[in-house]
Amino acid sequence: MELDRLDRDIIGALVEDARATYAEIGQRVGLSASAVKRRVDRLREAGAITGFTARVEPSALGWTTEAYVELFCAGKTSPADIGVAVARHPEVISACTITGEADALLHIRATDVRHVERVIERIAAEPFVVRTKSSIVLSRLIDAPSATPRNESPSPA
Amino acid sequence: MELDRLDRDIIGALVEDARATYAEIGQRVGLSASAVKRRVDRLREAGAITGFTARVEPSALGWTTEAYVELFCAGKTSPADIGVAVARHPEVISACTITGEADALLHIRATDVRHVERVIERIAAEPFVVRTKSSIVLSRLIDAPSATPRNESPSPA
DNA sequence: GCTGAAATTCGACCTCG
DNA sequence: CGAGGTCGAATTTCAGC
Repeated sequence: MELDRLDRDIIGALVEDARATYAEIGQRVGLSASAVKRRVDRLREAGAITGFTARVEPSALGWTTEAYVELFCAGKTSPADIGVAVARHPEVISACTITGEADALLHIRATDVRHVERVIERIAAEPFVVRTKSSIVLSRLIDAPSATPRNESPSPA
Repeated sequence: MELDRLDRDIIGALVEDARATYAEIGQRVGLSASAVKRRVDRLREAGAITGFTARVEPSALGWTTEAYVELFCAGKTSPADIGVAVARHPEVISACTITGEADALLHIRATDVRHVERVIERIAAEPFVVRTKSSIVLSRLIDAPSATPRNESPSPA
């Protein structure tokens, strides 16, 4: 699907404030409220916008500690197997397979360091996990609102 | 600030769908629309909810490649210095200082592998960066909607 | 992009413990 | 006084046109 400048601007506005009214977005991108709504509906339909979510301060909910855990897996473990297994641990908020020595990298949130330790122990107990290597987050420097580069359009230049 | 069950349920509903109406949320948590709005306003005021954002499919916008980059910095580099420097690179969507050998871990999004390479080169050129170690993401297994553990209340047990 | 009907937001006011 | 419910006006959504 092809996204033009207007689509990107609308997405940018919604990433900044998902509860903005169509009129507000329209004013910003130079379109009527109706036109904005039609485009937003189309962008959702097309899967470019997958939903809307609240940004939460994890510490306000008691999640004060985060860590990254590298997983070293047994020879023929499939990414799907890893995915299914780590999905059973709700503290894992993001997981992916990666190049390099480790097979997967997990991002976990916990209530404190002891909780982190227990989660790592539980994950290390998964049959295919050979070894783990973890790093506790000391201070967060950047946390982009979305999974998309900040205020940018793709320009590989 | 103290969050009760109702607050957590409301936050849960908003994390799932930030554009849900107050009436819909109220139905789900057992409150009138007005009561929900009052609590949401209070939660934003208190900073527990920091905003609302659209969830975007990065590939739809052309961001098809992601990578994690470990930064090894010169002896007395402060986290703040790292933060300021990496914030200049829009491809860095998340960054934090961590325990372990590396000093910081960056998550970057790019249009392709060549773009990743260029970004790493630019970051490696920062004066305080001694060395980098990067991993390209092969496949994403989990991507939680929010920075908060999935469908969970903190229960370190 | 405009228009009008339906739905939602949002403040005011009232009630309860 | 804090927290919830109800009501009505203003705003927003949304489906034609």
